[in-house]
Amino acid sequence: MFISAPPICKLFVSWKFLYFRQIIRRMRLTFSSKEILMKQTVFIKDLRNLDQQEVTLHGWVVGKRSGGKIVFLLIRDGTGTCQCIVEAAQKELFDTASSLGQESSLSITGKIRLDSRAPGGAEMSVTGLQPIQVADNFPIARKSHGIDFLMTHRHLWLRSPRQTAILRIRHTLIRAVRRFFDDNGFTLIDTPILSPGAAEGAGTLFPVDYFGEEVYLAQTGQLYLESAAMALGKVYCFGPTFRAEKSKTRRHLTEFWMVEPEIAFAELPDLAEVAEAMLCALVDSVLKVHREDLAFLGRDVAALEKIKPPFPRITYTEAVELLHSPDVRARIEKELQADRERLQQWIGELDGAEKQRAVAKPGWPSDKLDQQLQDLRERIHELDIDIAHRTEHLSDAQRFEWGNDFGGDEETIISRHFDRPVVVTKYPRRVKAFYMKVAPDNPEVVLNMDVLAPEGYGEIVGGSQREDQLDVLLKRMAEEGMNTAPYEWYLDLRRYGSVPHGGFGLGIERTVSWICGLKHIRETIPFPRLMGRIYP
RNA sequence: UCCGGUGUAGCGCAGUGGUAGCGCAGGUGACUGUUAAUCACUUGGUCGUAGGUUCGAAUCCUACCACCGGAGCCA
Repeated sequence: MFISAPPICKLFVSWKFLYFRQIIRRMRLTFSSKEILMKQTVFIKDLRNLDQQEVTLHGWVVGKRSGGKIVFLLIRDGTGTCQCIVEAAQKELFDTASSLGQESSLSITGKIRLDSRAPGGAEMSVTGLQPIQVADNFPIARKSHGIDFLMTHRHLWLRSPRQTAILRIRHTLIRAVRRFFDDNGFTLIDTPILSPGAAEGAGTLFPVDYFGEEVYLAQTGQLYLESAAMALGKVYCFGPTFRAEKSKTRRHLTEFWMVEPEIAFAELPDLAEVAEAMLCALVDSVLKVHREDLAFLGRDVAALEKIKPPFPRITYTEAVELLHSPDVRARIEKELQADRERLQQWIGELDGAEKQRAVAKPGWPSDKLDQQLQDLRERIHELDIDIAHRTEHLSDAQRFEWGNDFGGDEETIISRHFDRPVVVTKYPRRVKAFYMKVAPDNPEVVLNMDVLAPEGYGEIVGGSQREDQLDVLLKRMAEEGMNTAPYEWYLDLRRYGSVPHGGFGLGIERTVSWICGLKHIRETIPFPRLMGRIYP
């Protein structure tokens, strides 16, 4: 038929074909092709629009409740959860449904019905059930677990609603980071992960055998980025970073992700401005999409809504004065006093609850009491330790001497003084890296900045204007006792068209931790790498 | 590396020198609307390991191991 068709028709067909192909291509390019590659067509997140329709879901069993002649299966598919109902009248279905353990995988078919009694508002009356794999004794129950157990079962722990909420927020945050730089004229530069030895602070790097030579996993892309900035003006890199420090704290990972912009013709105030705009954009984009997830995590959203420019900017010297100030001391002592009273009150409550428990009969009321007791004990223990730490921190802060670097305690005290991130600039030269530009008006300090997140989350951004004068840079390297030979390429940047420039690094996981309001950084990355933990 | 804490059933925890306990999970049964369902019954333990003190140790002492939190360092 095509062969016999008139030429004009052939032309039309091929034109149409080309047009269609173009649409498909465009869809792929913009990622707007919704789930185009999957067999699955119906997702739980869309069920509210499918009232009275028969659909098939593919997913996993979250939980099961039975009520005599009725079974409720709670199913999740990665987009949400749906309650599915099987009644005893359908004997075979009923028996199959009753036999499914937590996290069994299945395809399930039924009619969707909007119902206020169902979690999520829509439920399914099951007409067909195809188990894919029946799971038994899933290790993670829908009750409390200790952190060691959860960490060894991280691959399964990821399925819990709390973890998926965090991972979704992490995803949005990373997208927002890329979008911010892409939309502001930055070019993405991928810097190497294997780097030659003799870098600064070599003790903190992971050694790797490179054909018999010892090289290291990168702890920053910065030096390479500087050369790219001389080529493209505004650049950034985004990738994993490795630190072999033996830090066992809630703020440290040995492998984490960092985004680093580097800008030619930029000075310190420009960098602060970029960091400020970036952080606002990040918080904004998370608030836009993840109200529900943040609420689920128990995050105080009001605190995030305060993240608007301008951020306070203080110098290191002013920060030290802040640490010594009687105002700060008074504020912290007041907080401590309030917490001590809270602790006493809780201990009183615990005492009362224990007495109640002693005379309680077995059964439901005493279960509740047990729960309360455990809860109280845990809270008391945590607050007790916290108070002890803060008391120590306070006296340390008061004795802090100009010239030292801030530790976690000092950062906490400074950041708690403000309700939005604070930019601290111009640290003492001798505690900072060789590449930071010495302040023209005071050679004792460098043109660097740290951004401290509020609510005690500490440093999330660290950066500086770089030393762009060859002679000063060489002097600094000599001061640090560095061998210049491995850095000849870096020094070349100061020989051929050197310009003022600078950049900073943003730690993704610390930012996720702050935005989600988490107690520990280990929940911000799918498989955290911590000192002494590499499984799974 | 240093300081502090914890280790009791598959999981979460109580138990301060005198017979090993509670909740959840697992098993059996009851219940037609549950929301971490509920109720009854039930299986399950070399109390981290090794020594010591004692008539007697989960409990006291010593050493070691594992984990957690913090310091230093950093994002």
